[in-house]
Amino acid sequence: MKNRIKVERAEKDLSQADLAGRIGVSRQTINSIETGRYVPSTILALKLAQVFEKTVNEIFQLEETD
Amino acid sequence: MKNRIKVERAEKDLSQADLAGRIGVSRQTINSIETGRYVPSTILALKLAQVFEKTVNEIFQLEETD
DNA sequence: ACCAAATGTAAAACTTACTTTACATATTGT
DNA sequence: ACAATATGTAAAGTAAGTTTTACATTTGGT
Repeated sequence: MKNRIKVERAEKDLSQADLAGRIGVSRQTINSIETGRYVPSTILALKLAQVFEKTVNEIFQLEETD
Repeated sequence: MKNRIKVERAEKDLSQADLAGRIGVSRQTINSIETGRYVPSTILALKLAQVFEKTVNEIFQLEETD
């Protein structure tokens, strides 16, 4: 699964720590999702989408391997 | 988190087992998500949305407690 | 009423998300 | 060049998702 978190963060000028604080997770959680080390829960995806004012589908996309 | 899986399933006339088969998970996984026993991964949410031809946000919605 | 299919749960085992702590590297401003 | 902030990653621990097996209950058709 791909994601556009890094780009969305840049557009809102948020650091990983800022973003983590906003949605109540650790900075490492954001970093790990961003770098594809793990797949977030749907609750987390919805919260990220909420912060970025986008849909989950705009931020996360399936890949062949999923 | 609320979800509309039961309704979407009804609209497509799919049993829990049918749906499970389509996205490659067990029937219990579908049942557990549907009855709110647990929150699916974002990959699973995207696959469900794909089957229902809707966005993840149309199928899953945050609640206050999330 | 009977049978088949669908649904709700539950326990054990396994896998993966997430936290905390910690450190190393990179980037940016002055 | 220096200091501060941001990012990448790793290990250990805890919490949670998912599978498999199994059984009970409900629903629908005839």
